[in-house]
Amino acid sequence: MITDMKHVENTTEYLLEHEVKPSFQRLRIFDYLNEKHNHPTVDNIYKELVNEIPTLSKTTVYNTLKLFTTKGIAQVINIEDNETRYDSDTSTHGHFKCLNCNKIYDFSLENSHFNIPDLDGFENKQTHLYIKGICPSCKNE
Amino acid sequence: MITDMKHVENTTEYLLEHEVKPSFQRLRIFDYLNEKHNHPTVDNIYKELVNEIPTLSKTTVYNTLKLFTTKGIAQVINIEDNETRYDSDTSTHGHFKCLNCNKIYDFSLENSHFNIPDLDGFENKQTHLYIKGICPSCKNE
DNA sequence: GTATCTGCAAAACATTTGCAATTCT
DNA sequence: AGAATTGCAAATGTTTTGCAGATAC
Repeated sequence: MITDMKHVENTTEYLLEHEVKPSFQRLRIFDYLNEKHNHPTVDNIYKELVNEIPTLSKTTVYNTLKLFTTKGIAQVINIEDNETRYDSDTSTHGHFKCLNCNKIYDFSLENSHFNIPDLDGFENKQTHLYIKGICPSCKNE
Repeated sequence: MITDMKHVENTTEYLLEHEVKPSFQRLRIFDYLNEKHNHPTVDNIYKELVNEIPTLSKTTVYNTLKLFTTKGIAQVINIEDNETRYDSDTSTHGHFKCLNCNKIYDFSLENSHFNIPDLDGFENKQTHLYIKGICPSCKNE
């Protein structure tokens, strides 16, 4: 991984702080994002969690992720057009997708000189930087 | 508009140079992208062009855009997760979407200090920068 | 007991696929 | 005629919606 993850320690408190009632399903979905930070799709989350929550429905996963993004504790990643992915790290950071192994890496934007040119009068509320290419592991094969 | 568009003058020649046989439908679809450069969805293109080409099908629009992206004369814009948009300007440039009026603006990345940090060993093949916020027109209302 | 949350089933969209008809040379 | 292109209809996949039952306070 290129950069350190923001990691939430107490999920229940964190949800409450962001006006999200910590139901069992919501806690497990947030924990999944927070612990694996693997940028999963709805289907990834559902398939993994249905093992431990057999009654789970995809509708709940959709509802929960929409709630999380609305409350600002998750962000959408649109690095590929046929799959919506999610990230519980809501800080501004970049995503690198390897075109060979499809793995998604995070990287910090803090140390980069990231100046938006000629944006006078444009108010920047969200920055999404996606880079695609070949990762070091795949390069060395 | 924040930056100047790349504008193709002779569409037929341009398609031939990129190994795309210039059928009537392909010419009209490319011209639409090139003249309006309004980052349309498949549905936008279809609804507009079906007026002048009554037999046009969405399948053809899909086929054509896939061909264009494969041949490198159009690029996909994933600034929003529920809609795939297209741009005939394949140069690396940023996109700004106004959260109020939904208009998408282009901006140049050439004058910015755009240094990807800690990307040693990562080979950058495509850069996509999306910024969302409020545009000047909407701010002044 | 009332609000909220969950999850099923159906609906709504977006995109892809198979194939037959059309067009171009 | 032969090859490529187009377009219809059906299939697939993803996300949303309506509503009824379950859960929480």
